[in-house]
Amino acid sequence: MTKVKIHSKEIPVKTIARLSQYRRALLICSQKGKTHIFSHEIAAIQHVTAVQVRRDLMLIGFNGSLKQGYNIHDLVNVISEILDYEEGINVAIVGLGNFGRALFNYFYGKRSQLRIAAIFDNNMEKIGTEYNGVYCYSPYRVEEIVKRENIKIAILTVPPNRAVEVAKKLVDAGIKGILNYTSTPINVPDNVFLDEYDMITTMEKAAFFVKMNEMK
Amino acid sequence: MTKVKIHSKEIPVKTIARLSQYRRALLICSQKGKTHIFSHEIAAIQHVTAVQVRRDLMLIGFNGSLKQGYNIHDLVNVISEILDYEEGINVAIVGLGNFGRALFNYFYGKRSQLRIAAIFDNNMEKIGTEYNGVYCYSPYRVEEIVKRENIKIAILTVPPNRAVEVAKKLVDAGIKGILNYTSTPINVPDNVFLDEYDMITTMEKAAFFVKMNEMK
DNA sequence: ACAGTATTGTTATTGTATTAACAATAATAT
DNA sequence: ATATTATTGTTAATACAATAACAATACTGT
Repeated sequence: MTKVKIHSKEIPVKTIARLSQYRRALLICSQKGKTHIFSHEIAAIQHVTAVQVRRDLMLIGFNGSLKQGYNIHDLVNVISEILDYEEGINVAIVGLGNFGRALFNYFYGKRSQLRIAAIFDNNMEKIGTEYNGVYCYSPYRVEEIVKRENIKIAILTVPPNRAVEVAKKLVDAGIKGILNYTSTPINVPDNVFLDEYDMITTMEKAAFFVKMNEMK
Repeated sequence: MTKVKIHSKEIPVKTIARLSQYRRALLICSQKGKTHIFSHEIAAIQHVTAVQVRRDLMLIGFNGSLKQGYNIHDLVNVISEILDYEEGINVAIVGLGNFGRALFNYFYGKRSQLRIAAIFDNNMEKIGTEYNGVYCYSPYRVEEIVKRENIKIAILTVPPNRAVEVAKKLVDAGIKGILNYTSTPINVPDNVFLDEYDMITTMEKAAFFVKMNEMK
C-alpha cells in the first residue's frame, strides 16, 4: 500500500507521515502565540523543503493566504481530521522486554488517542501483573483479549525467533496493524498495516557510512 | 547522501540496508548447514523480490552459480567486507531514559563490532554510575569523552526539547553519526551520518491506516 | 543428441517521489 | 499609477527505485 485516497485524491503515504510532523511543528508555533505560518517556516522546523510542504498541503486541499501564509489553527484541524481516529485506538505491547517497556513508558498517557489496553509476555512472573493499570497476559490469550479489548494495533518486541509465530497469532486474532521491532521480517495480509524498524540494520548502515566518510 | 561508491560502482543506500538484512538471513541458513542459496530463497526470508536480491548482488559484483545459486560463506564474507568496520566502532548512548536503556541492553555485548563506550545523562543520580562496566557522564563532558574514547556514533534519546542543543554539542565534539530517536528533527553537517526514527509519526501513520481500512 | 527447465545477470520499462520552474496574486513602496 | 516583492498553487522535469523482460547458461531427462 503506497497511496491513499482522501477527498478522491491520491495521497502518497510519505505525505501522511509528513503531515504528522507538520502538525507537531504547528502545535509548537501555536503555543508560542503564532497564528499564521509560511511554508518555508514549516520547512525550516522539520527538515523538508518549502516546496514539499506546499505540495503536501495542496494534496490535502488546504489553502493559505498569499501574504500571511497558512492559518495554523485551521491547518492543525484539517490534519487532525485526516490523521486522528475519532474514538481513540487500542494498542497492545507484545513482548515486555527492555524495548517493550521503553515503548510502553514512551506512549503511556502521552497521547489520548492511543490507549495501551494490554501487554502480552510469556514470562510467568510478568503474567497477571499490572503495569500502570495495564494487565500482562500470556500469549495464549491473544485471541481472546484482542477481541475483548478491541485492540487494533500491536507493537511487536518479542525475541527475533518468535516474531513470525506471534505475528501470525496476532493477525489471526484480527489485529489491524503491527509495528515490528524484532529485526525479523514478518508477512501480513494486505489489509493489515505493517511497519518494520530494524535497529541492527540501522546501526550497520551508520557504521558503514562512518567508514566510508573516513576513507575519503 | 543517497548513493555510495564501492569498487567504482554507485550503490544505492537502500541496497546497503538490504545487504545487512541478507547477511542475517544467510547466517541463519549457514547455521542450518546450508552451503548454497538461491536468490528466491533469500527473497523469501527477507521480504523483497528475487530480482531485487540479484540486482543488489550484481551491484556489489558477487556472482552465483547457475545451478547451485550463491555460495553462502563467500557472500557473507563479501558483505562483511563492505559493511564491517575493521577495528570495531565506539558508540555512546546519549540520554539514559527508558529508551536509552532499552537500546543499551539491546546492543550491549550483542555485536562485537559495536562497543558502547559511554553513556551521557544529566541526571545527577546516574552520573558517575556504572552500567555493565560503562560509565555515565554528564553532558558537559561530551567533548572530552567523545575524543578520549574515540566515539564515532551517538544514539540520541534525550527529551525532545533538548535534542537540537545536544546534537550540536555532539557534532562539535567530532561525532560521525547520529541516530536520532527524539522525534525532534535535527540538522547535521554533510559529513555526519544521520538517521531519524520518529516513533510518534510511525504510530500516527499506523492509526491512520487502520482508520482507512475500516472505512472501506 | 536434444528439448525442457530453472536459474543467473543485465538491460529496459515503469512507477513514484522529489525538485525545479513559473504563473497568479496581493500587498507595499515609489 | 506602476514597479517591486514575497508568497502560494500547480505543472513540468528530473532523479531514483522497483519491477519486468529476457538472453545466457548449464543441468536433467528422454
